[in-house]
Amino acid sequence: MIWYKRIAAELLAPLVDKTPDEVEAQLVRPPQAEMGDLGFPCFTLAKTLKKSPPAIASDLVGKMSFPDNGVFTSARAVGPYVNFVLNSAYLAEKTAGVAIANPDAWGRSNEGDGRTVIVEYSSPNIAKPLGVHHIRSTMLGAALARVYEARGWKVVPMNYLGDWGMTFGQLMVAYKANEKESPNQAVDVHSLLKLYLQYHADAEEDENLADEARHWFKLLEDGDPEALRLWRIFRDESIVALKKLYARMNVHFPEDAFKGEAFYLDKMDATIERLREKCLLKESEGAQVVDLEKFDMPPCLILKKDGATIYATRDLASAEYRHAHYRFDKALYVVANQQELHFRQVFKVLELMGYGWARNCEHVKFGMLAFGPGVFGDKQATMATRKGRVIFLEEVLDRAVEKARELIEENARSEEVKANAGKLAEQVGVGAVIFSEFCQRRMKDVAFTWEKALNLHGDSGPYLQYTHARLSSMLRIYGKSLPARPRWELMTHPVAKSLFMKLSEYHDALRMSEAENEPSFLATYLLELAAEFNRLYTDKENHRFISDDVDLTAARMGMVEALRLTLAHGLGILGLAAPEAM
RNA sequence: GCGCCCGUAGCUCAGUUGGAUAGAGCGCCGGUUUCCUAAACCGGAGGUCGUGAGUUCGAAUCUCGCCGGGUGUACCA
Repeated sequence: MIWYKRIAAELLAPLVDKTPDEVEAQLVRPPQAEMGDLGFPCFTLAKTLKKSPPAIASDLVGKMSFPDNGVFTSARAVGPYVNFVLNSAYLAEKTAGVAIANPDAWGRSNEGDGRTVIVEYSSPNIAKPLGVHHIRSTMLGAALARVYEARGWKVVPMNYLGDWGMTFGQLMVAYKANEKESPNQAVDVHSLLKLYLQYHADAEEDENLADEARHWFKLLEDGDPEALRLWRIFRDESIVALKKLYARMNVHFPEDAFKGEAFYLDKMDATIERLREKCLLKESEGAQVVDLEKFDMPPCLILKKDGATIYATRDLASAEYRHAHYRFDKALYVVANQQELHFRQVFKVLELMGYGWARNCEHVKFGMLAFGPGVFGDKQATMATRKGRVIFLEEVLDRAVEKARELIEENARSEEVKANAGKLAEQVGVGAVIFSEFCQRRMKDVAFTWEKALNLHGDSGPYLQYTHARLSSMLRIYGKSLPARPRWELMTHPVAKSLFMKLSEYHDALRMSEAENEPSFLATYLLELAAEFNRLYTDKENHRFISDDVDLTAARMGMVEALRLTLAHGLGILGLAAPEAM
């Protein structure tokens, strides 16, 4: 919560016979700065006090006094509201002052108290390149991991790769078919995709291939050396490509985070045994299930009628494994909406198994990505790899970088920027793509369009980066170190005060992002912060940052540095670079 | 049928633990650069907040019904 809200609440509470918590919950920000900085609505008091809200507001104002140099300078009744006016200098010191005095602590909190959170995210099916849609889980999860980290949690990232299944049998069939002609096929994600497409094309004509694929998958399951060898190659090459792409997006999984389906294969027997011991398994239509009728859900399938396991079985085993190894206090599954029922079932079964920690498991779901009009035809289109309706993430990144590069070459005003054009284009282009993921609440379905993905203007990643570059540039021009005690009281521009208020909300934006698992809150906050600064910055008739007034300039530079720190920190959490010049 | 999600400006979305005249970006129209970055900024046009009721001093926000769209509904994940 925001500290000055608390102080106002404590001031008012005894006067209105309520607890500070109750009062705090009611405080609002007035719609216009001229009305005041923090408002308390008096409507609810009207009944008990038998007076009109405006009269109550006036009475309350009369009962309060404000010391010099305190948090608030005054309060006044504006209609039915008691509106507090913040002491601008005090506010500045508590926000910008705190930020520049200890930059490393800005944006950090120990509210997580060292608790452990597992964040499962990205989790692609391997053996083909990442598609654009993978950006959702990947960026959401990576940002959440960083939010939790900044909030004082110990974060364990997990990438639950789809690295097992019939697909590998199919790939082996295609690989073997090619082996006669080219014995030493090079394998990478793109050739794997070709094998996948080749198999499905061939299987259309030759119905024996399906049996062959099943055969190869069976060999793999039985530990056949050749099948295992191929599987390892396919998997290793996939991970190499993944890591390369992740690195471009500032996503870094530690080596032991890549625990895919294959990792849990040998752990499922024990899970099934525990289910049996607890008498949760029951036969139904030849399969083994956990009945969830009492909870208004279809049964959770554990063993298919052919005795094979299924994804619920693996998710149960992985949850058990993770709790045993990491003793997590919270486990986040950043997985698409569609799997809502699946996770509800799995969490319920964990609960029925007697695991109290089941309620600390949370499905962080998100809406689906489809292709908007103009991408594949003039209507919305869903993904379909086999029909060629895919866009690879790498291509999106490359096109964005190319577009950024063109813009840089048009605009570059210094040799330094020109010399750095390559690196900068990468930061800006990739930043634009990443940021587009945070432009809406995660539950919204997204229609991919090139226009949106490549947006370098307006509410976008590059807008924030540009603002950061402006701030950095100003500090370079100023060229002096910042004062230990800036004279904040010299800054009287009304926008400056509202910027300090905005800065005071930064920790709250992070707190809310954590509480709701919603990084878009942070993105929205950063856009508002940057917009407010740009408004002040471009008000050149009334405001210049660097002037002959040494003290005033120093104070302004203090604010500039605080803004820069906030943008840099926030961009970092979202996974964007914060260039010093562009 | 039932579950979950979404419905706010022409388009894409903020605003949702109820508060003062509903905001931004894109697009459209018109402006701002001898000046610390015009990837920016300012102004204008543009809204029955899907819809009907209810709760409340007060509803885009809460409750219920309805409409539209998405998605899921045991042997794929």
